Amino acid sequence: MTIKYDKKEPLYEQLMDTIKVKIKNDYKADDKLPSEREIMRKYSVSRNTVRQALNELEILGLIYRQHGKGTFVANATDNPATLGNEHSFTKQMIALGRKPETKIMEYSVRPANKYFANKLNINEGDRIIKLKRLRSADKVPVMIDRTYLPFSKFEGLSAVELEVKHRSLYAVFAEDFGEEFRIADEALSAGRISDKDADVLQVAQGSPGLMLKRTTFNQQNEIIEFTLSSTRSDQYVYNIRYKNTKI
Amino acid sequence: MTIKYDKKEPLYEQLMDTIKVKIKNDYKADDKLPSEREIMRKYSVSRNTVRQALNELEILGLIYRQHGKGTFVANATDNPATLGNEHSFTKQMIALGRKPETKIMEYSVRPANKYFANKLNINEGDRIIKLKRLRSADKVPVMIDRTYLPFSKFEGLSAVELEVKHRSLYAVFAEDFGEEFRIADEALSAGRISDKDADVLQVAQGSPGLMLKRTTFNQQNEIIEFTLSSTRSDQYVYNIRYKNTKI
DNA sequence: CAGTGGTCTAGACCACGCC
DNA sequence: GCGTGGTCTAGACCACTGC
Repeated sequence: MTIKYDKKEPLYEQLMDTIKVKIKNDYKADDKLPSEREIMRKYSVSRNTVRQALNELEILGLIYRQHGKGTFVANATDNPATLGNEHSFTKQMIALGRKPETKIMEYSVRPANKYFANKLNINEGDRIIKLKRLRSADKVPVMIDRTYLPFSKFEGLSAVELEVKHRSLYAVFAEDFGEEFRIADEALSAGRISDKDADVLQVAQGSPGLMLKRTTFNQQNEIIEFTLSSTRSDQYVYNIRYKNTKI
Repeated sequence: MTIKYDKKEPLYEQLMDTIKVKIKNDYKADDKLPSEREIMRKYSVSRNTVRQALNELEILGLIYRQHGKGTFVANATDNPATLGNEHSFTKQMIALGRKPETKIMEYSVRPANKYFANKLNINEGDRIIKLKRLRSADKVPVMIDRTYLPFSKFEGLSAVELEVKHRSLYAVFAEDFGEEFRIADEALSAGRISDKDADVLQVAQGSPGLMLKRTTFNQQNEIIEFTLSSTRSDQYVYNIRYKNTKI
């Protein structure tokens, strides 16, 4: 693994990726990384570049530093990854060095029953799109998402396109339908994974899971998405970073 | 407002504070800040120092940058969340029309074992304060918090004071010890409530619960708090609102 | 084209932890 | 004392935006 100045990717990003791989394969929690000066010599980059890479890894929660002592591998299961703002499963898994996959299990259009009509603030009987997706990391099933969309806003959305292209749902909303989200409200709780989902997620029946409900609003404050999510608690941790913006 | 190299505070922090004040008093959302090179000349510091200050402000969500255009003031009200979640339990319960209560079950000072020394980024054997609290709503037990603090930073914290006065932990940190939080990282997962906690929370053994880990950093990026929280999933839902600061 | 932020270098000194 | 991460400088070139 070498760092090349081929202009395609910044040096510090290449360095980040290199170190990520090492963290995943060669190191375990609390192992000491080479010092900044060693890394600098090893890859023939300046110390600032090394520090830029390490800063990013620190923000991602993959390493921690101790003044006068060194840089160490963080315990991945304790404090993984990034800020939740993206609510992006994909990004978080990549940050953790795992390979994410999303498989569409169901795609259908149907009339809304009372519950979903209420959730999407439309009339009972109006058409909705249901999208059921299984998310995995390194081939391990992690999460089942059931997403409900008002058909009127996303007519023409095709399952194929979602499957083929590597874009987040939010990217599709914005790029293909001009629906940019303004607010997303999420509610997290713990529960028992349903028997049906437990089979798909390959866990014992009755296992605890992280349950999430999300309602997303567009710029006009209309509801554009309602999602129910069921997650294996041993495979996924939901991270949030609060910042004190007080000046 | 000048930047001095008097060794007390790093230049980039002084610069950060200076810019913060300007953002608060002189600028409004989406105003353009002076360019990095202008700031550099104005305060007689290097561009790297300017960028270090701006990077921090960007992480805090106070500014945003656009390549080729400039640096701008972010919309403060759009920012992720601010307030210490100490409030969230109390506030949320009040909002739901329930009467919240907090009872201190344990208050002790002890040497840190390896796990907590790591979590607080202190040395094994350094003293830590352990605070165990039960939170209830309308006399129904809801949540058990176990909070670990570095004794060196909170020497003199008394359980009595916490019990008597109605202040959040964060208020005590700030008002009595001058420790203002800058970032709080929370990790949420689902799990089974321990048998011991199940008795206190009055649920069946093996019941699922919402588990939370929180690490709080002060303005100097030192860890001031580590908390483990175990919550009855039938009594509490964790709500988050994401706002799109789209630029 | 000029001006902006993004990346990078090769040095330097300081503050901290440990022996 | 020595090695560590933390801060800082004075340059340089690149990539993007807008005129």
